[in-house]
Amino acid sequence: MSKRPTINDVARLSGVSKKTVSRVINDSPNVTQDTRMKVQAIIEQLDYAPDPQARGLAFRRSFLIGLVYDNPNALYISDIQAGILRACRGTGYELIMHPASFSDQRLVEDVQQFIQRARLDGIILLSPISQLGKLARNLKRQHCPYVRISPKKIDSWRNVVVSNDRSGASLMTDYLIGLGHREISFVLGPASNLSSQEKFAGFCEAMQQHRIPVRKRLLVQGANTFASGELAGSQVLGRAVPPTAIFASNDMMALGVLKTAQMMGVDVPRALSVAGYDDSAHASLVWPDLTTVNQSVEYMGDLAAQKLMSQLATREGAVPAATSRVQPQLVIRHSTVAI
Amino acid sequence: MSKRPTINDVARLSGVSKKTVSRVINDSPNVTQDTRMKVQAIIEQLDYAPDPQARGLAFRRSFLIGLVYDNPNALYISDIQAGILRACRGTGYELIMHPASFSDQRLVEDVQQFIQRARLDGIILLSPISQLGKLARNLKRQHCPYVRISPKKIDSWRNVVVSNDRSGASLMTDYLIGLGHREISFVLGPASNLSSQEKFAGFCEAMQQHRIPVRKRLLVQGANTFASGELAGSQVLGRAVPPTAIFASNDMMALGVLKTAQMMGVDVPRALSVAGYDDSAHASLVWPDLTTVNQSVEYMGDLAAQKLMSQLATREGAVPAATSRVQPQLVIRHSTVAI
DNA sequence: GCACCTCTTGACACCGGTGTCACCTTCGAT
DNA sequence: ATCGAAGGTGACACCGGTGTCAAGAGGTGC
Repeated sequence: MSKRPTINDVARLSGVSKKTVSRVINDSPNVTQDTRMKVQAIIEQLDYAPDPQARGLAFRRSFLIGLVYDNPNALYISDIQAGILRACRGTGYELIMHPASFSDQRLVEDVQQFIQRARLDGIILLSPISQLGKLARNLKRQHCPYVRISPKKIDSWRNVVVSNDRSGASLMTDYLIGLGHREISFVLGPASNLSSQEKFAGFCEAMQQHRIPVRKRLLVQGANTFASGELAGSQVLGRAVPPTAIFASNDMMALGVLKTAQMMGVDVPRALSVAGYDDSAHASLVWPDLTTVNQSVEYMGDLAAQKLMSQLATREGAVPAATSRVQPQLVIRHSTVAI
Repeated sequence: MSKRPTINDVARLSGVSKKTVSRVINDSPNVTQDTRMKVQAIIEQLDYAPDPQARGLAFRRSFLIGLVYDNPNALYISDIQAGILRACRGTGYELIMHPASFSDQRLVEDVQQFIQRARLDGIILLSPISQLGKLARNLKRQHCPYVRISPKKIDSWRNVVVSNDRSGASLMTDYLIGLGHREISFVLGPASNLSSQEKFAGFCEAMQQHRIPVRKRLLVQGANTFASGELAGSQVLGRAVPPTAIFASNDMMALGVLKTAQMMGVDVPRALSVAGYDDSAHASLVWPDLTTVNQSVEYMGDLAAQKLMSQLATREGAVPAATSRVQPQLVIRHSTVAI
């Protein structure tokens, strides 16, 4: 690669000191409009861009943010990532990915190392990693700025981006009831998960609002996996009085239910409506395509990155932003019909 | 964050100059075993790690590699990314993602900017971006090291990682023929795509080997999308004599075919076998789950990163490695049966 | 004992930016 | 006319590493 222009080249050509060029680059005040324009002209002419490494070194900032995730679902991560990248565009920040293992004993240490080695300015924690209180406490102690997406508890009401899962589940339940369903089976996600709890709460709220009892025999415990959805399906559909609708707390499980139903010869949606939650890319690739809830994961990533960057900007007297709650939306497809 | 140890701290504590510490860090020769061990002990004790920014600045390298991709399929990208990250672990290299638009007129310029701004050491181009000769030529001209994954043409037979698509398609075709299928419909990918051409070639090879004619009426043009698969399905299944098997050149189209078949009431797999290509995560989430070809995308990412890094290591008299051809494998599930 | 060579080490400049502070203008107030 | 304050600018040190080169230590051949 031919060698790039440096700040010295710009300084020489525009007849000012490199410090003044630096001022122009950083939009510092106290530069004459005249000087500023002259320098900017040279910058454009040379197609000069400051070296992020040198900048980082001098600023004592790296302009790097890390994303720590376990891999429950590639699509989820890829959406989050797309959102973060969108937010980073043009800000000078870059994203560095760090896959980690939720169950690894050395996770805290591992993340610590990651931050130190790469000299990250801040990090974003994705669910389920974001649910580890130990990790969050460690980061706080190190004064490392971080934002959590869908954590387990919203203890501090700060530095957190969540989807309003309660509202989403309630929306879906309302819709199913509106279609005439009364015997609605609900497949729960893992209890350790705030999302799962909230979704269940939303389901119950909507049922109660319509004065429909939430029957224990229609509740099944799942684990947010495809296989657990299959299992849940076979449990519920084997009953003497099967439900007319099954609402699973995520798409993976809904797809598992759908598979079981199809294997058992149950006609979806005519004999059974199936609904999911996430609007993952899978949902529209099956037949019948899945009615689900879209939680605009990409937007959550975007939001998280913005939150983090605004914290980094006001580094010192940093006032962590309040929790952002993203509003989910119903996506109606063909796996649910009126009875 | 409490301030990290610098090379000066290590130097002071171990009673040597920082240059000697630097030698130890970089495994330079000409350091006494004694000194080396003394310094290493201090490094461990302080948990010191050199600042990548400062290192990069002095080395005139950034230890960053870029991944440029368009977004045809989130799962594909996420697998590639996982492979690259795996290869990067422990090497000091970090990955920076750069989503781009294949059809954007300013793509070459955009990538150029990306490289300059981030001072990347090298980049990996993902299909379909890797298929742009213009971009590759530009990079070569700039002497920017790059590796292409699944490019359009393997012109130089260098710096390329591809899957042996011909062999994969041939494997699948053999298998279908072995099940007794003779009327096999093939859904082609976009013709501009080397992969698509190779898959078709593999299909033809296997058919010819078994002396089964490749009939024009059983070939359908697709676009690698779900929708084009649906369309292909309806075209082929509407015929007077429908095929007993449909082999689509990717999973997305196979899923589209599957959907159409199910909507038309065709019993898959009893009345129709459906096969895909990619072994994407979607493939095992539908019922019947898809027989497909696994091309170990993650491994390809790993390989590409290794290729790139070895090029970067021997920066000067760089001998680009020969093309790597990854061998795909048949994944048999329930969407195909013998007749 | 001396010249010569190799191995080990450190002083110093440098990579490409920014922070600090002192200097010089310019301008309004007295 | 004089003074002070504010605005604009540059010299210089510094961020945390590495390259260069020269100096000192230790060994060898004569």
